[in-house]
Amino acid sequence: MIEFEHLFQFVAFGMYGTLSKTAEILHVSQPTLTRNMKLLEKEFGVILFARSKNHIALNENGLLAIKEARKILSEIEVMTDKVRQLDRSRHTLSLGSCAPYPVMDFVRLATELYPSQSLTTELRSTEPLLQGLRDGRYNVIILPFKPTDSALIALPFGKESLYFNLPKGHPQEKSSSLSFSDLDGTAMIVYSHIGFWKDLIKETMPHSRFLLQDQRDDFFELEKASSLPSFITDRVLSEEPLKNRTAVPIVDQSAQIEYSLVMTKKMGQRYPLFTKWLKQK
Amino acid sequence: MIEFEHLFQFVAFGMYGTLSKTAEILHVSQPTLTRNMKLLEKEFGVILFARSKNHIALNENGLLAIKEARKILSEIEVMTDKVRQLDRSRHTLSLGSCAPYPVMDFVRLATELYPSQSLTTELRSTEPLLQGLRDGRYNVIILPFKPTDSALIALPFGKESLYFNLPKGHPQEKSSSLSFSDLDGTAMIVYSHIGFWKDLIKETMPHSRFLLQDQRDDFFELEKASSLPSFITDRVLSEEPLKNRTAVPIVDQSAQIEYSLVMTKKMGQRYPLFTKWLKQK
DNA sequence: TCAGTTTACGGCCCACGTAAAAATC
DNA sequence: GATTTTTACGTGGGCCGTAAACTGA
Repeated sequence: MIEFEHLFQFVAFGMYGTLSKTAEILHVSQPTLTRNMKLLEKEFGVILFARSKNHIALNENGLLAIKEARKILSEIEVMTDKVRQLDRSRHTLSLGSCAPYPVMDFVRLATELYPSQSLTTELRSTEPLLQGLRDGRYNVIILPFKPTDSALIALPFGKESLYFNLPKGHPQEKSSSLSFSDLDGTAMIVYSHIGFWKDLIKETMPHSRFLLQDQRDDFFELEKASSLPSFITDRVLSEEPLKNRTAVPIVDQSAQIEYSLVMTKKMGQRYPLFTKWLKQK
Repeated sequence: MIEFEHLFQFVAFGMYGTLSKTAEILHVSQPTLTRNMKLLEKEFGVILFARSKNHIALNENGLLAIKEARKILSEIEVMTDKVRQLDRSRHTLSLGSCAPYPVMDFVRLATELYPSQSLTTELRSTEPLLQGLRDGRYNVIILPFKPTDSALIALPFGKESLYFNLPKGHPQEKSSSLSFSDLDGTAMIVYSHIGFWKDLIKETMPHSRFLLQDQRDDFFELEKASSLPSFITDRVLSEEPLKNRTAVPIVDQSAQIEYSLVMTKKMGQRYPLFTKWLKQK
């Protein structure tokens, strides 16, 4: 029976041309290679080399064999990669979320319920999330609404409400509440990585310009220095104090988000604890 | 590095379901399989089995791995087959001939000049011979004429002349020579495996019916018993005496054959001794 | 109790490396 | 003499099988 080791050494010989060079590079002794190449010939049942007393080279058979052996070796690579990748995916819980705060909740929950699983998370808008759930890219997604598709499992996953975050001296600073339309048309500063919120405000405030800031720290600097209004949510407010700004709630219904943890029924079976835990709560 | 042996045992386990059954069939001990399957998991870097204390089965990874392993094993089969086939072709001299007698000459010559080569011979008519020479099916062919294609090497390879072989009491028995036309229209008995001769007589004696006989012995019996004329050539006449018949030479030019040994220039290089030997003769 | 898997252990084989020979440049 | 392949040979690791423990049906 053919030994992969021998095939590997054979292919290496094909690259380096002499047994001694090959032996050196593979960290085995020369005689070992001599022996193994002879064994390989036995395994093939065919002479693969043209030998003279102190020279050895591939013959016609050897040339074909080495071409084929290369194929086999690369296919073995492919095989192991596939299996390893499957294994990884089996141990990885892949979350797609529409917003950053539910991700944190989910991470906390998942590490508690499935501590042996790895976790990957991505922030996407709702369309690619649903698509990704269907094609297996995500095991679980978090949406800012309850999907109607009855083939999916949807569990309530917390609420979040949007506020205007107004700088000192802003005309509406003292308002107890505002509507999107009240500030529609005003330029605002916005942190980029807020998931579906960006889609929401673009839709509800079509006349405003949004100055997007990619870098988290830069955004906070800007928020401190600028006199432009920004956004904030109750989730943020509950965790850290406001710096030099006033948060005014937005009354519109669309600013009151109820998140859903969504997965396929198949995933519901694979990860039953989510359903169990979220229902008893 | 993955061991071919382990893959093989793994696939076998996939067929037989239990390690003990597999061990029995592969003629190794159970513990050996336990060990080797664990080694295989190490080689993959992935758990392939779902184990309980006295039961073992493939897990999801294992199912994929076994599918892929099967592929690899069959590709190794393909690889070795290819190489072996190439090797065989390298040691085989394949002759296509238009007639049986030159084959004997060629066999004598080839075994003398290239004693280590295997030899395969086929009898075909000229068209498939030329086609087969081009596509590599034959290394060498023998034609009843000298081909015009200058890309081919053609060497004189002996002569053979056709005779009528007339039964006792046949009207033309005493003729010193005849032409095809003299007997055209007569029914004749013909041995099937005479290569291009069959084409020749059908063409030159379009009005005759030829009773073909497949079996060599049956043909000779028939020739002895029948009163129908048959054919014979000088090559046969020189080797064995006539039985109860008279051979009358056919004067037509087309009955005087000069054979050519034909090969491509490439084959001329691979088998230089044919050219050398036939030219010096 | 039986069938199956795993662990423990001892012996043997063989595959490796060292050393040296042979050959070619 | 330098380089390369091959042969010879002794040794150690590892691989196998036997025996036994463990488990669940």
